[in-house]
Amino acid sequence: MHKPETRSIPLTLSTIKAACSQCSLRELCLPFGLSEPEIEQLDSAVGSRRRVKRGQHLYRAGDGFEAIYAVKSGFFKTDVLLEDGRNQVTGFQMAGEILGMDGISVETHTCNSVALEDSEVCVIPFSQLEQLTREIKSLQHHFHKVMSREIVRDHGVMMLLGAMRAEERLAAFLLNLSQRFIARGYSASEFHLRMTRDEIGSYLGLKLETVSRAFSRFDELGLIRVQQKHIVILDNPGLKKLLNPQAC
Amino acid sequence: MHKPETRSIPLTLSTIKAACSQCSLRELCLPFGLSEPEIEQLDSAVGSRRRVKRGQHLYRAGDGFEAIYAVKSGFFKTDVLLEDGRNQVTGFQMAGEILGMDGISVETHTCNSVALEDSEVCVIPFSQLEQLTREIKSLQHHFHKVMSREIVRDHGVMMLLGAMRAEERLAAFLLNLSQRFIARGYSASEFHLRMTRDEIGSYLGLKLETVSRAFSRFDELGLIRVQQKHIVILDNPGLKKLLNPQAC
DNA sequence: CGCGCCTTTGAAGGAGCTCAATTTAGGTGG
DNA sequence: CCACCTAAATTGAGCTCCTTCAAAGGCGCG
Repeated sequence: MHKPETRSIPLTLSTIKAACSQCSLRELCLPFGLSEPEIEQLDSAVGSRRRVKRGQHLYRAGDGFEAIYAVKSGFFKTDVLLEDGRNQVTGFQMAGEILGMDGISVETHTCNSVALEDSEVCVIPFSQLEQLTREIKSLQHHFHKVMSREIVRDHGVMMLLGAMRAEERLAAFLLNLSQRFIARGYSASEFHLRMTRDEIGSYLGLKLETVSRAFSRFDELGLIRVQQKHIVILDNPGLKKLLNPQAC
Repeated sequence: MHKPETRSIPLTLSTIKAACSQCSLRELCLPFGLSEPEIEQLDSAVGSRRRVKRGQHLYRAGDGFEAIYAVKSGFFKTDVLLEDGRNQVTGFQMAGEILGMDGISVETHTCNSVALEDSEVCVIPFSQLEQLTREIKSLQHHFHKVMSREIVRDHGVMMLLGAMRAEERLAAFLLNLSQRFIARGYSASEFHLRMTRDEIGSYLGLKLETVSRAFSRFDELGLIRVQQKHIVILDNPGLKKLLNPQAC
């Protein structure tokens, strides 16, 4: 359908060694809660890895569904397009997170997944994963949790989009990013945004100018320091108060 | 936590006979694609049924998660609440649809499920379902499809909320309802709304007055006929054109 | 039959959008 | 290494769509 934008890395001893059992992300990813021998079983199902360069697609809406992906390194966005060109970013994914579950329902991907920086993913052929989850109860349960977590996350985005004002949405977005960076051992208070104002705006249901103005306002209020894509969170409780004025 | 608002129906011969194998909704619901003997296995997992009266909760955010539910008859909404009282309706569920998958991720429900009319659900204890999906490959695959479909549906709602104007949202909502009624053998063009303008508004990220005005506008344009909760769709292609002006 | 809830409709206000100009950063090639 | 070039970000001004506030009408339930 499209010429391959990524290349597979053959399974050599060194890449096998770097699969789930040796992966620093395993507690964030699919192997969570598995025993050592179970993780080794999972290793065998994780077929290969794939590098995706910045700007390239991991998959596109309409592509046949064969595998889900675990982000090994890098950063992705997923989006859906309307016929008239409007698009909606449905999520941003970072290391340890799972991509591609939208494709299971009709065996075709329904959204696009694009790398926002040079990235690497673990390819998990879905039929093999289903086989394995029939054998390993804890893996089955954890996989169900991962899918359910995606549903719960989506409900949170609906709340953002349906019930919050612009500055609340941006505050929630920043706090969410911060939380996820903490879980990965990065600084909670200082990070580099991988996405543009336009992409943030699409995700939050706002125009890029509105996002930019909200950033500037937070800067003026002393809640954060903004320099283009570089963000420093100065007043975490202040951001939370913005979200929920009377509590805190 | 809360006093039980619903009562279980004991498993008698007659209720067993009315389980999946005899259910008219089976092709819309969990048994989809299963063979007769497999459906009978599923029957045994579906523990009981529960009646939920209009206005009562099937479950609440914070309740422990034990089962998912298949809507046997009636109509539900799910919503999430913010601390300050704002709420977001995350979906409306009708016969054959599955409720409760939000609870899998943290073993606690994260949203509320409320009956919008007197309803009945099949209670499917989740541990038993997981057991069964380890044994029946086709059931496992279909259950994964059901969860994935929920994710895809959520992406559609994000598109609504993030990228569409008020009238486009309402048109998409009506067309979606119409499609789902068709699948259930009801009229595609004439139906009774089970939810209030306020609930539609919450779902679509609009105020109830805006929903009401959009309904009146569609009526003036001859696209639909509205009388309170009674809706007749007069011009289905016209509604589609509203959604996607240049196509159609 | 009456009360409360839901819906409809109007008028005014505001949050976020559109359009436009300027600044800044990052990548490229001389 | 610097000048150039393009994409991204910032900021302003006016406008629009949706909200808010308000009042009246209709339906259904007890």
